[in-house]
Amino acid sequence: MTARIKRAPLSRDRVLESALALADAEGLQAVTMRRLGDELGVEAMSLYYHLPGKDGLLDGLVDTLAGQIEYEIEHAVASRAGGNSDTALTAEQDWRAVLRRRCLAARRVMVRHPWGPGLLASRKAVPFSVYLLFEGTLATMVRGGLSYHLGHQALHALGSMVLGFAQEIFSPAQAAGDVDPDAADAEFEAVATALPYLAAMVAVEMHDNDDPVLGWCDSQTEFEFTLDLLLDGLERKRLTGS
Amino acid sequence: MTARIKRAPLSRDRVLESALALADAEGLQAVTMRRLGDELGVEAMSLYYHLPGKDGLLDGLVDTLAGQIEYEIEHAVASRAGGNSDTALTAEQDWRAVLRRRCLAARRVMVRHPWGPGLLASRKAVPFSVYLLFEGTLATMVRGGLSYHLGHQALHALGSMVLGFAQEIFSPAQAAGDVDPDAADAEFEAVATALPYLAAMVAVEMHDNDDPVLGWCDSQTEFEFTLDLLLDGLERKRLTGS
DNA sequence: ACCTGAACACCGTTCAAGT
DNA sequence: ACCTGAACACCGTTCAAGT
Repeated sequence: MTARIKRAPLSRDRVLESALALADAEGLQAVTMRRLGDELGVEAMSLYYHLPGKDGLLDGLVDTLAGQIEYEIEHAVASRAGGNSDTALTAEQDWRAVLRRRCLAARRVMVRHPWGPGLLASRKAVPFSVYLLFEGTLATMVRGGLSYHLGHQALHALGSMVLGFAQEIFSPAQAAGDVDPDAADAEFEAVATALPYLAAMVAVEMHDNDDPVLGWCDSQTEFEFTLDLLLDGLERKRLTGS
Repeated sequence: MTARIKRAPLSRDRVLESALALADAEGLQAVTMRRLGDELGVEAMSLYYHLPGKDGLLDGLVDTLAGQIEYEIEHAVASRAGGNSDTALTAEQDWRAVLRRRCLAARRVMVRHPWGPGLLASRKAVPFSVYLLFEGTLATMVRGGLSYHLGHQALHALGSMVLGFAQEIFSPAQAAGDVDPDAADAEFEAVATALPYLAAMVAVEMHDNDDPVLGWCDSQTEFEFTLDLLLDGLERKRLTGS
């Protein structure tokens, strides 16, 4: 018997890890099934045993990024005040500081992996791991005293800033590619349990919306909202002479 | 002689037109040299006679979008006040209204061609046609009384909103792929003539910048600027109970 | 259970050749 | 001047086959 070098056996995690490293090193367009196989000393076709194909791989990468953001949020040191984060300040008392920390955490991950926004934009559906981030952000705002309506708009504004893209959020049916409306309902219920704040927001916004021209999530409204928020802010800065 | 159907001869414009229609109909990923050839009744290789390759095609598409935005800005009817646009209001007097019109015009084009932001994000360099749009926006702000510094930050904020992406703007050397620094200087000068406000902004910002850690265009600063603008605006809305 | 080889239907691009 | 055919080096994916 020839003594062969026994590589560590392949696994979903090992493939994702390698894909992440490859994307960091050479960009997302270098992440190719064949190239990834090379990197792992394996034929491209072997990857299909561990992952459901290229789209599955990319979704896995998104989940990895979302996980890193979650980790950063947890372990973030308040960059401004400089005090330790175990003070009595809670989300209720200072939602702005919490939100700021969340956004900066997300941004840190995106800066570390500059292909992140592009990857996000390429996914047809918002992966669940990203919905979890939205949920946390919305929870922060609602507990801080913002209405669901305002929270919804803010979600668009901050999301498009942090992720570098703006698209219709939270249309679970489209996301799952369901055809059967019953299946969509069942799924919605399951999702709603995991994402109570987002579910409440959908309920409120759908109720308020009397003219569902572009769907309940009329992003033209969100766009103008953010635009005016920025223009008003700029005018204020102009008056103080920045 | 068999009577052949003589198709209209190919041209850069006809190819771009067809590419735009194809992207609208089936998405950007359907825009393929071979597919585009089919659409035009021609072999894929023929396209290379009229365009310098796929990247050239995509750059051409960006220019087309930029042109549409320019047209929309020119022909926009003020959507809010409802009055005609031939009033005495000039940029100097109401920079916010002008800026609003510009952003909404750009957005209308992006909504018409939803693959626009993705296409923009895919380009390694910001095409000149897009710089022209930035120039007009910056000019509006500076003439309206904003400092170049504030205008710079606003360009990032509005650009990332409208185009759905955030990246380092205005690094002409990288954009042109130059290696020779003399060539870069010459090009800079040529560009500066066409884009006086952007050129002035670069001059001001470079002078002010004493710690060029991340290049003069430190987008972390821009990010936090926009973030705080939004957070402050949200807090104000919260207090008035939206 | 895990991986491979051959095959299929696609890409962008080159280059010599046709008219 | 304008277009084509053949060829090259790539894609993702399937599926039967190996160990």
